Amino acid sequence: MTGEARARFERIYTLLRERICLLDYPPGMRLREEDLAEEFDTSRTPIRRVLARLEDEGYLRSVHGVGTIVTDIDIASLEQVYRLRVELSELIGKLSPIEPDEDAKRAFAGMKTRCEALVRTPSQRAFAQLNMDFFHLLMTLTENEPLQEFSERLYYQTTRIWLKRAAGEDGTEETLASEIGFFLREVSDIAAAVACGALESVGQIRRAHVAMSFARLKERAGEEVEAGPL
Amino acid sequence: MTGEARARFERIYTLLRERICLLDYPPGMRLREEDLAEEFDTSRTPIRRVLARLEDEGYLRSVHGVGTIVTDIDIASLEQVYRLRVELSELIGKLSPIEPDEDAKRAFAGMKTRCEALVRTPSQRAFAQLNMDFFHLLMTLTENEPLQEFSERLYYQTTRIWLKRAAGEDGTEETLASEIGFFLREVSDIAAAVACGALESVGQIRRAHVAMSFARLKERAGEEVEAGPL
DNA sequence: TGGTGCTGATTTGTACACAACATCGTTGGC
DNA sequence: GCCAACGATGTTGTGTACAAATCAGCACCA
Repeated sequence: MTGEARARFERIYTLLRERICLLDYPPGMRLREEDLAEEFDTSRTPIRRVLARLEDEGYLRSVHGVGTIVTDIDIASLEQVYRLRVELSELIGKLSPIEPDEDAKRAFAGMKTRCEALVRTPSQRAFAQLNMDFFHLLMTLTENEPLQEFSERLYYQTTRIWLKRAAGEDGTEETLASEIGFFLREVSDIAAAVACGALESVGQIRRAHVAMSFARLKERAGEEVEAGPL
Repeated sequence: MTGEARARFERIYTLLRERICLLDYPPGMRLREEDLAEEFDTSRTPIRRVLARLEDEGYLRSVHGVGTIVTDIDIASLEQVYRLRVELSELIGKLSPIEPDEDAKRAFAGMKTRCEALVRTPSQRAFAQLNMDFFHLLMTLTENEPLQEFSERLYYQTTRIWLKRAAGEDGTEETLASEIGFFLREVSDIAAAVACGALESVGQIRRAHVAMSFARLKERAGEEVEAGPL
């Protein structure tokens, strides 16, 4: 696969993955190859190429005669993914870190501004988008491509589940506001570390926040078990 | 994809990946979809599904009108992959380690025996196979699936290149014997650590050996640049 | 002699028809 | 009324023909 075909593949792949992460395609949703083929004005074949990759990476599961379903993750698997993600987070500052230039520093400052605006007018959707943009900005701090790739995998797998439980339909408006507050602190801390070029600190701060984020998620899940109907 | 289709997919995928890692398909080799289809008694379609995954994971590169070529890796990319691999190696003992039972301990002891036999009658092929088996045995020490998956990716990507340069046609018989010697020490050390259930030590020993292995690789590459025809 | 364009062969990428399979409603027997 | 078998419908998996792209060889000309 090369040239134009490759470009189209990447375009569709990135778009579908984003839809999954932002919960436009929530866990359990059924996709139809033919619908996607029509949307992207092609046949099923190239679509199936994309879906195959998304399935290999664990976002989807195709079942013969039924459809391709967006996966959900049980809390046990999520814990495994999170533990690894915590470890990898720290490596941003240790493996081939890129000294941030003025543009990069401005970009982090801009993130903080967006986040402050979000605190004033909370929105689940805007939060999800900001969270994702911030992640991608973080990734520009290392030039270690395998680390980038694996971090992306872990990010997309965990964040969509986290988003669903912490700030989605399951959660209240208070939990959304609370999570945005925590996120503002993370962005502020990291922006400050970037501003003085302390990339190792960036990794450590990120690591701490990812770990805390998961701890809150588990705590909330525990409450549900106690109070919930299930 | 499910049931029988899934099983066939996994079978072909695993086999082809092993061929790539063991250098049956050396870097630069061109594969033909139709040949593979014939070998596995099916059409191009399921084969393409496998090749797509191998391409996504970086082992192959399909070029329209040319063929699918086994990839090579430049020393710079290899360095990035190795750095990450060094970090992940240590995590075996830290993320959901599984306390080895008697069978597991025997398996590690058996590896040591095989390795000692290999010292007496060196063989590039047998070394490659043993190295791979040992890796898979190591992976049984953690139940963290994402860690297993990522470790596998990094292992297969680096080992085939390492094997080619350190013990393949490029290397002399002395380097092969030397590498087998180093490997015996690694296997011995790790088997000892496993025997007393010190999984954290297993990770640290492994980390050290992976790092040293890459250091030797780079040193040898440096010599080539000085002495070689290129 | 060297270079340039063409043509045929080869190989991957795409489209489409059909097979395999799962689901659900219906119908018949009891 | 209930349950089981069956068929209709919808969806993914497979096979195959064809399109698109690359490359090597060769003829042809300056």
